[in-house]
Amino acid sequence: MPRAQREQQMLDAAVRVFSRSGYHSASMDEIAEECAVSKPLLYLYLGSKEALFAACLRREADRLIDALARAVDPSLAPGEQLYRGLEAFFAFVTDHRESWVVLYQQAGAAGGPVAAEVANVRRMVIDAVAELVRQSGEALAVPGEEAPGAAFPAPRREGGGGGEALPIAHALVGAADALADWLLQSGVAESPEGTARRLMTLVWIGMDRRLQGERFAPPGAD
Amino acid sequence: MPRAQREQQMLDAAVRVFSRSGYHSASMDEIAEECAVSKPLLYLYLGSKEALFAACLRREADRLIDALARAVDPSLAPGEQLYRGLEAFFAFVTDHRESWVVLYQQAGAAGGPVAAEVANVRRMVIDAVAELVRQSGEALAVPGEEAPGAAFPAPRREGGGGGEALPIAHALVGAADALADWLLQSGVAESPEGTARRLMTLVWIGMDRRLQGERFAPPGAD
Amino acid sequence: MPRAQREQQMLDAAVRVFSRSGYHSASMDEIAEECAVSKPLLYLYLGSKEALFAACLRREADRLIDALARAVDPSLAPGEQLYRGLEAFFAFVTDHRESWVVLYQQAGAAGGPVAAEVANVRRMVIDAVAELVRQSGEALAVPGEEAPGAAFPAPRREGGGGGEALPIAHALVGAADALADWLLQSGVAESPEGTARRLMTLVWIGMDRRLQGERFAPPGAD
Amino acid sequence: MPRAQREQQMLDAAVRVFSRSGYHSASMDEIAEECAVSKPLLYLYLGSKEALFAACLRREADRLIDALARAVDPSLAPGEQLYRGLEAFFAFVTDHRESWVVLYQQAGAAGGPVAAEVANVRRMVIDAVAELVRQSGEALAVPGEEAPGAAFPAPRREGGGGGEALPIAHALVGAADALADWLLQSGVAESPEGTARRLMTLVWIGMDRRLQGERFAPPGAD
DNA sequence: CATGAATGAGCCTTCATTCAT
DNA sequence: AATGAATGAAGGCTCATTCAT
Repeated sequence: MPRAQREQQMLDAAVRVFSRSGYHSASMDEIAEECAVSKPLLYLYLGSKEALFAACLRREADRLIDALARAVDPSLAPGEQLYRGLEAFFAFVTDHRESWVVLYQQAGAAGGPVAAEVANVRRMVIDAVAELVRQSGEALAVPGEEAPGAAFPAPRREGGGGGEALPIAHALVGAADALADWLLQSGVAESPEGTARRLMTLVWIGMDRRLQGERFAPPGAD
Repeated sequence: MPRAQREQQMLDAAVRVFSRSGYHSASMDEIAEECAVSKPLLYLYLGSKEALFAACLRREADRLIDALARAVDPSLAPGEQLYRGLEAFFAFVTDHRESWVVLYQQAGAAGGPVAAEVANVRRMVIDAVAELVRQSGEALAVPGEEAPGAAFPAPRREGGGGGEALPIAHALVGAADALADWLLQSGVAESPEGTARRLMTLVWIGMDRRLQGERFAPPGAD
Repeated sequence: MPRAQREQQMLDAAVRVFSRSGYHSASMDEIAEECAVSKPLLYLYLGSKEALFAACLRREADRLIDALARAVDPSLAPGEQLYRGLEAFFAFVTDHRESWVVLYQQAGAAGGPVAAEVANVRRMVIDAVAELVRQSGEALAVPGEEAPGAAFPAPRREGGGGGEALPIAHALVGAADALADWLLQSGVAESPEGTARRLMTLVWIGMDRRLQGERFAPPGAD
Repeated sequence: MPRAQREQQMLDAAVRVFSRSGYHSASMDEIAEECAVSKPLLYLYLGSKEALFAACLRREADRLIDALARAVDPSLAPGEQLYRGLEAFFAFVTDHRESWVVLYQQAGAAGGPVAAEVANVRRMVIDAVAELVRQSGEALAVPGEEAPGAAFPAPRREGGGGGEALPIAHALVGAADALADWLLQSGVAESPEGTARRLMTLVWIGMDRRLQGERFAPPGAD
């Protein structure tokens, strides 16, 4: 069997085992047995347990990013891009439960460099979402109420402050993650479109109105 | 030294070590050394590594729940309760980084029963939030537009469906978690009130308008 | 059993096994079994296979150096010091075969730092011998024939050249090593005094005459 | 490429790797890569790691013995034969560092049969030297002082005793080995002739005078 | 002739855990 | 109450070695 194909099988088995047992509890013996291959071959091809895990994460992250990229047409309005992205995300999570478990729950368990790489992927997604949020701000803004450009100013990463789009993106992605968990763990069989629309309804309208100047004011601050 | 006090010291040390090294990488030797106690005593008082970790999680979860309970006055309006709860949550995360890291990032690393317990705590919080969301629905609802009671119907856990309040609660809690991570890891020094207001602005208005019948509609579904 | 005593037992067993099987072929299981102790204790006390081997080498080297130091009275004439040293050396080799095998045959098998340390011990011995050789030169020299001080000039390590005493010391120590091997492997039961006298007869007289100006001249150079 | 040539290339590569990494640390992968050949071919031609090492040792030992044999003219006087042999030896060591390292330093690391073979080669050299020493005894002996034939009686191997020539040969060879190491490791750039003369001066005169009846007598034995 | 693919076996190391005092 | 001493069990990793082509 050619090497490339074997490697894919190994990654398949590893994702399965890692998602089932967790990174630390999974043993290389277990993974080797899962893909019906001897341990030395596993090491020859993938290098080490950490490298194997990293390879899994990279492949699954690429798949997720691919799915998102295929779903999001940059020529669409920002709001629709967000919606399509969420839809693709919930579909991915539903169709690749194991990938998602590995990416989301086990990624933090690995040591330094690997965790950093996963964090990096997440940051890229969040930055992309933040950019959409910023553009949405311009699109939604009603001239005269607030200056469009200043609606959700572009994040200024290094400055520490970072505009309003970035925390919104974090919140949006976090909410999506939580809904994904909810979908998977509560056995609710909701369509990806339904969940995406649900989340968009919650935040999109809020963003819209917020641009009109509405704010939540705690009663005490009245 | 009385046993109760010793146990607290052990838990303190364990939380420190678990949050620093992660559940699996932390060794009982490390923890015993951190609290300047011999390993047999650690085992005598806490039973096992898993039990020790469970005890840590329980104590920190109790602290968090306490903080939330103290902040939320049930006699207030649901919206304000949500706001106060978020404020208390962000304050807790800021003031007890280590507790939060253990509760949020390391909890998933532990095996079965412990993870189940953490999931249970999280579900309790989410249920409470869901109840507030449901009450908010009643409060916000404008008679005549939609039947108040049906706005965010109470979750019917066992039934699998669960109403609309539950996913909203999941999203809200997930968003709060993500913002907490953002606060801690990006070094942004935002006040708990600020972050709480930010999040409330995003979802509260959305909830309000949604009750008026507004929905997000993807352009293609026009 | 107190730790110090156990450690000595472990070193005893390790020296036995290392001398029997060689550094690489010896397994930690074998050593643990030899001293009737579990492997974790071996690691707890000695750290690693390499560290264990290093500890063996250090202890045996110290013993050898002690034996030499006890035998050599610095107030004696250089020639007698050499003789006493050789005598003590051959006695040590005969009485501690295993120590000698580990020090002489296996020391080169270990990796970098350990081998360097052994080489260092050997260099110290050789330097001491070289100093005796140099002093012997002064003692043996007959005034008028050659300038005493120049007989075997002190080694000038850094200079690269290094005088004549240093190579003589190397040759002497190498000859002693080879005779030690001969004693041990050929089963000859010669007394340490006999072997020492044998070697002294060979080189001492040669050194003496050489100081008188005699040289070996290859016939062709006539 | 004909098999014989390939085998030589393999041995070249193996000697290089063995001298660089040591017998145990060297891996067959490393050697296969060094001679740009696949591992199965290595095994097909040389059999096993141990056999490969043995083949290396045999070839390098043959080269050394060849060099010695070419240098030593049996028709010369024994003393000159010794001198020429030493000269050839130091030249060989200087010109074939890797061969020497493998023969001298790594040979002891290999297990049973291989080590025995190396010991055998060494014994042959020592026996030849012993024979020269014995003949030298006859040549040097001054009739009337000691019976020539008894000066350094021929070794009687099986008897265990072995005469006086044998230990002298061991000492001489050991001294030569040590000087070789000294040359290689201290970076002294001495000519092979110089080192050979140095060693001959040390022992030849000693042997001469010893035959006259001189002995080293420890002062205490007076 | 030559090799990519594959493995059985074993070693070093560590960790949670427990006696005996 | 508290601990120094000790271990069973298991995991990551590597190596010499061999088919099937």
